[in-house]
Amino acid sequence: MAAPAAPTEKAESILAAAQRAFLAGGFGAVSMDAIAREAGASKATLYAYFTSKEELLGAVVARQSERYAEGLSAGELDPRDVEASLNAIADRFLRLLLSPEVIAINRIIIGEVARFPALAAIFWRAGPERVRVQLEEFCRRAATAGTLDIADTRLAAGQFASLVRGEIHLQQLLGLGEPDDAALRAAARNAVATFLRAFGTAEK
Amino acid sequence: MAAPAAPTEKAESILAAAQRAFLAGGFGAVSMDAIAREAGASKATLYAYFTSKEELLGAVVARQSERYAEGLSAGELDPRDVEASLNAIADRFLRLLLSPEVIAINRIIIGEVARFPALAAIFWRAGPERVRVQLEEFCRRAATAGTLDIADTRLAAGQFASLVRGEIHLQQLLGLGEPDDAALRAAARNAVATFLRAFGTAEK
DNA sequence: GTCTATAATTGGATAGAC
DNA sequence: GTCTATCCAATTATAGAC
Repeated sequence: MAAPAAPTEKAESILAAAQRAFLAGGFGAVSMDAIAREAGASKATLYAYFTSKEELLGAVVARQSERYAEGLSAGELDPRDVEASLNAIADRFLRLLLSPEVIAINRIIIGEVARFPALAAIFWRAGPERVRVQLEEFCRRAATAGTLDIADTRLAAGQFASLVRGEIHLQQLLGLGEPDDAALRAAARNAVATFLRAFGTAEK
Repeated sequence: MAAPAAPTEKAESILAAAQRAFLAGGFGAVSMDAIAREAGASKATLYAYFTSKEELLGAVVARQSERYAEGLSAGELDPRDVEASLNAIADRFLRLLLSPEVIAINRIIIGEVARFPALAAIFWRAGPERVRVQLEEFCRRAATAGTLDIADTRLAAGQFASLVRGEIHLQQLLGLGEPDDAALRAAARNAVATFLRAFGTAEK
């Protein structure tokens, strides 16, 4: 069972190079020449693994989407300590949302949606949709525990996400300003405070 | 004082054609040939008015941004009838935000921000920033009238905008699903309801 | 001022040697 | 499997006639 020299090695380096290039420059502005150079391979090799530039983008989006919601679980949070739990969720969520990789992949998908509508669906299901499920699950548990007064958990989860995203997400998509860590945490806390004003209960 | 044949006429038709083409297909996918054809002019004429494709995009974005917040004034709304006023604002705002032209221009700017960072700033100031000012002004008046319990009007205005934008805005940017008019109004009312749970007062 | 025709460059994709 | 060298189509931009 001696492992054969991994044939995935070159493919991996190509994919990694494509990822760096696309995330840094977008789809249209990056040439296959540039990707090949960055990967330390020739264009011919590149085309041996991926039949077109479009397919290469698809592979990058799929992989990046997969990693999106990876580190975001709300399962272990205690619904009885709502404020602390919501703050923790908001922090993680916002940090993820504003990370350079996620912003970059968002930009590409939004910018190329006219040419590649399928990418958006892949991204949505792997990313935002999973996040919403996590949030909704937490809202349901908190509602049961009596610490949140929520009738429609799906709606509330969406509104929580929107409050956390705030203006800062769109600003980052537009490349306006650099968010420091303090601003990020402040935004998260403001979102939680307003959410609690709307849905909090006397239970503390 | 016989007026000379308006020299702006051709420029206008070129700009209009470029606008249609860019909004429909994005920046990279549209060629100068296509724009010239659509404008009923030759490429040479086109380059006589705009020195490059980039400059043409800049002109389109500037014009489109100008029209963004045009029909959105909250000045005439009565802060004493908060719910009705907020519903009216939310309706207008969401309708604007989800209009095909605004979605399209958003996509282009976001997708090309790596190449043209200046466009984003133009857009932001002419669009979202003006909207925020209108919202904040209304919040301030309602706070004075005692119909909203708001300490930080700037923050509250941003949160209102975020609630209204909701998930539906990002979904539209990603080209997922078609929002009918009923869904739009429902989204607006849900946003207002939550905002009022957070900031409403006993005053009705 | 506007057009036709063309230059000049780029970039996606491939053939063929090793 | 990988590389070098090349093809071909498309695109931006311009020169020169009318």
